[in-house]
Amino acid sequence: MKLSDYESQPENLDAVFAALADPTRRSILARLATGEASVGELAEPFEISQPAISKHLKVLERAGLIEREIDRQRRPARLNAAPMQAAIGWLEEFRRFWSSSFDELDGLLEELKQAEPKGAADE
Amino acid sequence: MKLSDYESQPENLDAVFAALADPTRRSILARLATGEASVGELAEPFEISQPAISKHLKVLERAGLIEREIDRQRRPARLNAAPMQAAIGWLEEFRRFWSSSFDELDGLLEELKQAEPKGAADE
DNA sequence: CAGTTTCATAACTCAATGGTTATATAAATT
DNA sequence: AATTTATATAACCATTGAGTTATGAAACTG
Repeated sequence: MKLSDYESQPENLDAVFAALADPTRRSILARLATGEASVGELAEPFEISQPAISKHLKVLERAGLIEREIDRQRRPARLNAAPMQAAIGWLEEFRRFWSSSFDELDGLLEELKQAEPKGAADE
Repeated sequence: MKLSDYESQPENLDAVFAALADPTRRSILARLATGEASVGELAEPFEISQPAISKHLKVLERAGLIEREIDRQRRPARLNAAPMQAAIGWLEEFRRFWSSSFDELDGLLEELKQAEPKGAADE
């Protein structure tokens, strides 16, 4: 799979990365990784309002990262991994694509900055 | 490293994920993975204006994903992998943390990490 | 039935994004 | 010196994002 192939679902990739770009949402996802939780349970650790949490859940849902259920008057959220796969896939592919300098990154960058003023990395 | 540890640099993680949430910027990064490029070269494949590209580069620079150089009147951009590692780290840690439901994804990642039939990279 | 719990939705504010065009700056070219 | 090239910056516009408070709708409880 090529990098450009991941762009064949750009909207989903956009939505997933955008969803991950917020610390509250990442925290919610981490919480959901331990099991499904109601809106109230998800809101509890934060100081923001319940509607704000509901909005975050909508963002996560639109990205496909969670699914909502109905349990009486509760609307618990459950994690869905599939869309995360797109993000991981893109990043892993990117890393492989740029393999030459990715692994020993820090060391190489230091070398580049000091030993080689003009960035001829791996061409 | 735990998931919560990645939240110790939330701003950077925020900026990196946000930077990756735009297809133009992902495309720019893919282009830069093949080597540094000037603003004009980066703008060429797109139909948007040059200032728009400069703005995207600023976003990428703020996220630490690129560095700018000065070569006469050109300001070529060069990839910087370090912040991307933070994003990969968070996602991989998340995957590990939620390993039980990530089995299918593990398979996909193995695929990705292994065979590369065609040497062709990307746009 | 009346009240409470759980959650969603609406309406609003404020800041940030992503785009534009127009202009400025600095180096290269003629 | 004048012009062209490469890029940045400013000013503006429309849209989105993240938050708020207020209110509504179900479902549960007494």
